[in-house]
Amino acid sequence: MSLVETDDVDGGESLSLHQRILSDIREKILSGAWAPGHRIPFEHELTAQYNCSRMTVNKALSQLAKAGLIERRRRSGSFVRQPQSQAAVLELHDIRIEVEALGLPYRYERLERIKRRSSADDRARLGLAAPGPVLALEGLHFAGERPFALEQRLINLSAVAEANEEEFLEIAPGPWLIGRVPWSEAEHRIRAMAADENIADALDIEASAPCLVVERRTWSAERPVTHVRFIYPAESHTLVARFTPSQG
Amino acid sequence: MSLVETDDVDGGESLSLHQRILSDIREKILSGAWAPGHRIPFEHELTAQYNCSRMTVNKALSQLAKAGLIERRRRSGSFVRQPQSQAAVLELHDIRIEVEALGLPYRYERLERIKRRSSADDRARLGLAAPGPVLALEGLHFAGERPFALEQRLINLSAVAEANEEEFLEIAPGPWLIGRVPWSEAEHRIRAMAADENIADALDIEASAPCLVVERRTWSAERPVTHVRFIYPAESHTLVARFTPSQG
DNA sequence: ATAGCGATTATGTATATACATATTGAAACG
DNA sequence: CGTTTCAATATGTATATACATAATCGCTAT
Repeated sequence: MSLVETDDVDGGESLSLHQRILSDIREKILSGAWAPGHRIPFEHELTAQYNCSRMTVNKALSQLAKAGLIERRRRSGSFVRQPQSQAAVLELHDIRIEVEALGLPYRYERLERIKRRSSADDRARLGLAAPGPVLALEGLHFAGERPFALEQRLINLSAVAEANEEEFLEIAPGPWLIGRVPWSEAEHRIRAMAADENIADALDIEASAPCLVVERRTWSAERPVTHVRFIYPAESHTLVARFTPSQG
Repeated sequence: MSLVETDDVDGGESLSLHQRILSDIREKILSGAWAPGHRIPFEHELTAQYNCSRMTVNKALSQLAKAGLIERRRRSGSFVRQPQSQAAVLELHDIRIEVEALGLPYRYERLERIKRRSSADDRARLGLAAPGPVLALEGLHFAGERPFALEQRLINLSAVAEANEEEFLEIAPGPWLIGRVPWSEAEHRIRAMAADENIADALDIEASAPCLVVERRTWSAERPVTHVRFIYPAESHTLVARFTPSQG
């Protein structure tokens, strides 16, 4: 059995050799030809089949292992892993981008700005241990004349002191923070919720109408930076997440 | 300027050299010390600083490039990339797992099973061009005595003929399909929705109560396999997505 | 039988080397 | 002055080699 005809005329694509090896094997796995648990040919066998050095084969297999498609065991060989937990990639764009993608004019409007010493609730939202100053912001993102999303944000002023100098009247805190604060970690929670009186009022929808809520907590170098809650009327927003098997 | 004291006593962790180079540089980027646009030392400079071969440095930089943290340009060098589009990883577990994680007994119950020639709506859901046989399933996932999620599923029988032999009375189609059909691509849509009469009835909630809807379309080798819609009462489910800068 | 030990084997990491390729900057030329 | 050409340079890929490390097989001694 041979993986490829190594004497083949080039099929047209110009992949490097280790990339071709990688995608050949990935194809075998994703197509089901090599079921989970199947032992992949040893490096020295692939070396012979592709007529290349072990380093080249190793590069391909190492990448497959890092991508989680295979598992490598010393002395035993490499094996196709059990179907991985389905992990999809969720792209979270700036709201301005989302709105402009709809061909509508975008506008941000501040509703509220309060500086205060963190309440217990604030600390819970931010994941803060000790009390300290925070900035609580509320604002509306518009798509044309219609409210598109309500934003409720907390900024940890101990981590981002400059935020205190900013009014955030017409520029949204999100874009402001990006670039100013390098963030190293983020956690998102997505759920559905009925609009309460205040939310319905701000978004100009009926009370108890369904909303999509996206909350994000952000850390920079282990320190909580911000917690934000985006509330979308159900009609106005759908999140899209894709799974594509790792390209190595 | 030196990145590390190469004569340092080992800090305790046993990283390989290229991994240490990688994480040193990643740290510089994530901490903000090297801002977007900053030119990373050339390979030959790092080679000198770490007293290692170019291949070792190259391995680290290549991985950073693949992870999207840096951009490499021939003849010019490697540069820190502009803050990437925020991409979070959404783990989508089997519902049984979700329920059992809550410490509740899990049960699946079929509500409906219809084999039919695909309607226009079916084809739209599956992304099918031509008509053909499909299996429409509806079922309930229970956590203890309470309905946890309603599942509405379409299976493309042209792609998964064996599904026609299965009744799906007590085993959910999700786990059944996994392992039987290798899937190569999936797309998820997440939104909020008000429960209509039928949904409210099935889930034992009030009509027009908010629900979280997760839809998934799955392909195997370019062919549509299944479309599924999970409908969760707002209280019962929160999706969690994490961003952690690629570990290379 | 079985516990321990050493040889074997596959992967993991690193080196020195070589040549390909894209891009830039400067020299040569019209 | 603008354009072409060419050499320099940094990255991209691949090789042959070497030794480290972990796991397994089979032999030996108890």
